[in-house]
Amino acid sequence: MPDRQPTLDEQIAIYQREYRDLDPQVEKVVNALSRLDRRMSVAYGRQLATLGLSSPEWEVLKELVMAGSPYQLWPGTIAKRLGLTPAAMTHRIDRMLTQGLVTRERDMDNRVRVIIGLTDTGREKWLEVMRMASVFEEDLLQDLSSRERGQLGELLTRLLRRVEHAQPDAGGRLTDLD
Amino acid sequence: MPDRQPTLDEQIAIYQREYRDLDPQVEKVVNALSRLDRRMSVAYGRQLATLGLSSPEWEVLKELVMAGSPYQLWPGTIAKRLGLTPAAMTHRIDRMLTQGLVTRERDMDNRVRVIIGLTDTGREKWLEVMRMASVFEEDLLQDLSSRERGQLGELLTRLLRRVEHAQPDAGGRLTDLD
DNA sequence: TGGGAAGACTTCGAAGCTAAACTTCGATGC
DNA sequence: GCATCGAAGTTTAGCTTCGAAGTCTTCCCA
Repeated sequence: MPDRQPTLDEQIAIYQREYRDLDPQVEKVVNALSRLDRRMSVAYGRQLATLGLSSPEWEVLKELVMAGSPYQLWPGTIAKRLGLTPAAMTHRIDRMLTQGLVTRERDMDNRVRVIIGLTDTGREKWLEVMRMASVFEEDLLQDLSSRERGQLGELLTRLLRRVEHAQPDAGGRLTDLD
Repeated sequence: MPDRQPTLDEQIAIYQREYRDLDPQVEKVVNALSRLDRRMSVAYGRQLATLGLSSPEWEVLKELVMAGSPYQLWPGTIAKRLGLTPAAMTHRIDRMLTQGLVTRERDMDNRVRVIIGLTDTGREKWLEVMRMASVFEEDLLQDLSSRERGQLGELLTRLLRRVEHAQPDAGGRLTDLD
């Protein structure tokens, strides 16, 4: 009973014994993806913690910056993009308000709505995280040439296009686009 | 204030305006990775739910199958691989015991230890998930030729090697291997 | 043989989420 | 005009999952 985690190739070899019809090529891509994301999440989580941020807070910060100047979004919009219920969004904003990362005010054009805005503190926090993360990211990709980085980005983008543009049907299938 | 999520390229363009020193190539790879994993997690989560499984349970199931026959591991080992405390592991095992997915017994060679084993029910569950997931995975990769799938797998494996073999130092840097 | 030390469990509490009911506001129909 | 419906957000209650601290059992070694 070894304490060492099986390598990706070992994992797939075992999986194939357990499930004959498995496509090893597909499985390798998918499992490499999730393994990578797990490691990245751990690394980011550690860095965020040193800056006093949690992952949920970081997600909201990203969405607001991504919205571009003047860094404003409706709570419902953020909730939809992050896959949360409106209630969960309310709670997150509550927490971030006490830290001065965001502001919350009524939308005067439609007073049912609320506008979440990024404070200067929040924007500064985003920058700090990005600066810290870029060091890790460069380390992560250090073995790939510029040409390979481009290839990888292009291949991943094609997968992303498939999964972001084609919402699954009732059976969970990803149908053709356009 | 549009409701549509920015595309990956839009996101990176905005990030570059906010943070001049950003490497767009690196950022594209990293963000595509995390976007992809998020989508995959949602898809898997939905499928798991239809089979009455939660993600934490699925993680444990995978580790046990990955261990190979006779599908036995110590709780501490699973905890380490999943990045959990022993206490959290105890809770997970408790839940899975009531569903008949795993067994828990004392290790007679060292009676401080405990052995977690996979039941036939648990193994059958694993198979059901794999069968269901492979449909989604094939859909996800349908736009890539076999050659491209191989390239992608190889590039991801090289990233993985960097992050799995080189535990970060105190400053979080990924140093050279070997 | 008498401490450690290690491994797992128990208890308690916190974080973060969802579901459902509620409030407030705008739109629509008669 | 007035009433009703729907949309957006909040509140409340409860659930899931995890971690921290303490406990118990067992092994190991001086």
